[in-house]
Amino acid sequence: MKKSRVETAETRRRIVEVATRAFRTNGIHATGVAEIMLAAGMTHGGFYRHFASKDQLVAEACAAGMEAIVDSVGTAAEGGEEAFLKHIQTFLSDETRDDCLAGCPLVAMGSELARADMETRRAASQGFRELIDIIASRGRSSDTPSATGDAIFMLSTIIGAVTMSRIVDDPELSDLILDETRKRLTTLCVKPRETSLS
Amino acid sequence: MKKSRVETAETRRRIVEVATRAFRTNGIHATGVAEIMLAAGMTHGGFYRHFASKDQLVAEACAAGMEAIVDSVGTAAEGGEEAFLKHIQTFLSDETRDDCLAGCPLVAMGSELARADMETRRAASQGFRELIDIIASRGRSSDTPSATGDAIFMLSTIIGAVTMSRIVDDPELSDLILDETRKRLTTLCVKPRETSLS
DNA sequence: TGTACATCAGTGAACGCGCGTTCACTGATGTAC
DNA sequence: TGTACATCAGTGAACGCGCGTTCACTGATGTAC
Repeated sequence: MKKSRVETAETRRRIVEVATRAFRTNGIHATGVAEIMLAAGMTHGGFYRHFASKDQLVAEACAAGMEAIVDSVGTAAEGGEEAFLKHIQTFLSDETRDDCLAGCPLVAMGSELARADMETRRAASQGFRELIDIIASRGRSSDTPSATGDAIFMLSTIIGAVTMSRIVDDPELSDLILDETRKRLTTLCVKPRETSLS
Repeated sequence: MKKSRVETAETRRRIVEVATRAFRTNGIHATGVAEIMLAAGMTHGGFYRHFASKDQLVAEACAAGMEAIVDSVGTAAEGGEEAFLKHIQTFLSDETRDDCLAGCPLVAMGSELARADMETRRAASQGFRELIDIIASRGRSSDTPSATGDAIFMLSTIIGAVTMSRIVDDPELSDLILDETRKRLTTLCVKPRETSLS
């Protein structure tokens, strides 16, 4: 049952896509190769025609997940400061919190990524670096020396806040975490520009 | 080989202590019951004399880990604002980042905690709530209405920053994450007080 | 206080199960002539 | 363009392994008299 080159490429792409969602939803350790292959519409045996190991798939899925979020943030940033701020606020919404498919691999698999192999961490780092660059150099001329630091601070805060909002068992506290973070991040984004003009 | 009540209690305590460290170091899923019992100096069979399931141990280990960090932050906060700030900065240091035994369960097992059972999430939430209270009501009279929000913001940022500093493969970027976060958090802590006085 | 006995902490073998990975096999695809 | 054959994507059984959990057994501890 050999498949054509096009079909083979499509299958591989589908496995990575399914894996990206599965790892993000259930975590890396808790998701099995067979489970992913089943969700991709195949049996587990064929997996190793496409990947050398589960770790390789983890790395590619992480890269794919980061690419998706980098693209979405990049597009938002191109739409100007207002669109960017809106996007950030969406990310800190209860919808994003409750949708385990949504959001960033850095949030969904954070503590597992810290222990992942080098290829996976490299993929996560690369995506993180791209996010920093997009945020630091957004708008036209905001490439101040502290822009990178601001971007890192902003990203760290979002990642920590969404992670905590997902851990906390009390829905009220969970909402509060998102609300307060949204509020303060917005202030931080808007204030410096006003200050630098005055 | 029945043990005395004192010995039994001591054994149980030791299992939780070992587990707290093991889960924090290697993650929840990646740490086995047998591994923990071996590290506690026993064989795995005796585990179920003390706990109904691995999940129960996870919850207790999470509670113990949170209690430890709550105590350390509480003590620092009692020492005044300077001691508190120093403690926060220690937490955002490269030593803490590189020491997988150090630090907070919320950082070390963040994404796994979000998917943990209710007892475990309850323990994590309880600890988080206590941290918020300590930070919000530190010093004498800083119980402003926004103090809780400030505390949440601060904690989210720290958790996100340390998590990211552990994921990132480039040591320079990892240091930068900690440095920039430390700098901005300190400013946030000091500034409002000066402002409110002026 | 001393004795007889029930309790139960810890041992180590075993349970079923799912994991990541391998492999002989299949048949359609791609290639060489 | 047609034919013969090598390739290889996907199947499904099997590999060894470690997981969480159970259990018969042990012997020291705690208890009842």
